[in-house]
Amino acid sequence: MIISQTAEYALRAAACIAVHGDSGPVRAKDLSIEATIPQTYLSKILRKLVEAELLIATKGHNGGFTLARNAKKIWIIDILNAVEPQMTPRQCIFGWRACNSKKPCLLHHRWAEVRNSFDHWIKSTSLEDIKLDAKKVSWLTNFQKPE
Amino acid sequence: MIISQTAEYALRAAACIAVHGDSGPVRAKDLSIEATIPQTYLSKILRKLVEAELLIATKGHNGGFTLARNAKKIWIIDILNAVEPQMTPRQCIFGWRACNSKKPCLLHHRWAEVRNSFDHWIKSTSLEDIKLDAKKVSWLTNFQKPE
DNA sequence: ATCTTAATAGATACATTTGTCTATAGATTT
DNA sequence: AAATCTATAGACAAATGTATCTATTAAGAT
Repeated sequence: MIISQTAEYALRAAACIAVHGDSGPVRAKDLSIEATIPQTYLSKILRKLVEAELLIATKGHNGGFTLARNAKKIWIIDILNAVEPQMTPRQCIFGWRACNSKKPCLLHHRWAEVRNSFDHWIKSTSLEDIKLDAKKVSWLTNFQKPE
Repeated sequence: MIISQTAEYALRAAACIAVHGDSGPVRAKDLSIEATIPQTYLSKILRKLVEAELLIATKGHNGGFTLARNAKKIWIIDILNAVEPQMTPRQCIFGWRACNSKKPCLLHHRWAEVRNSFDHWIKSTSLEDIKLDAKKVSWLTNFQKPE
């Protein structure tokens, strides 16, 4: 619903790295614990984020993952695109590919509002926003308490 | 992404029945063709809609499916709930169950806008809205041309 | 050089979603 | 009553998403 489990993991991992990646690379193992993501599965997701050039991986001692560029320049849509094949928020709620404003489906105009809201959100929300919010609270990411 | 394939099928089927169900029951076979949904799979989805008391099924000659109540009283959320186990639009984009306004995640407030938009949409959009839109256009549902 | 650390890669396994096949039950028409 | 129509039910199959295991590669520390 809305996004896949994998996409959710990717967001959690990216958020963690953004929040405390300034002091050096974050290890997959630590991410796995903090964000409660199965470790080996997480590694695969991180790999995708590296291939999408959102993260940089460094091996060996003191290795781990860091953001590949300024947090301001990494948007939610980048992360979703890296892990979900056909991410671009669905044009048509009925799944009709040819649906557009010229030839709309029966819910096109009504659905457009929600779609645009989501569309704008993933394009305008960055990891920097997450970092800013993290400064406002005493605890950090909270993922370790999934209850 | 956003909704499952099954949910998409359910919406398409329900829309078709709403649009031309006034003149009598709509057969699964016809729905299958018009909405391009695998027939036997569609039957299972329709069964769920019947069990959720959104549709009424009649067997035998001239049988098929009709809306169980006035189209004004069947909302998108009803259809989604019937086919998706945990439908209620995700409170937290990170999937953190304990996330709420008192103890928000790092994206809680930003995500709330989109979530509320979607939430409101599925609760306020009814099959009647689809019927009304259908009257405005010459063609009906268009699902038969999925390209 | 050797050891340790941590990412990478590939094979495999499990779960869920999606889709198919076949037989049965119930209703209408003749 | 028989034939036809259409939904229902359950077993089965395929595809995809999620998760695990193990060996390898690359880098830093000693």
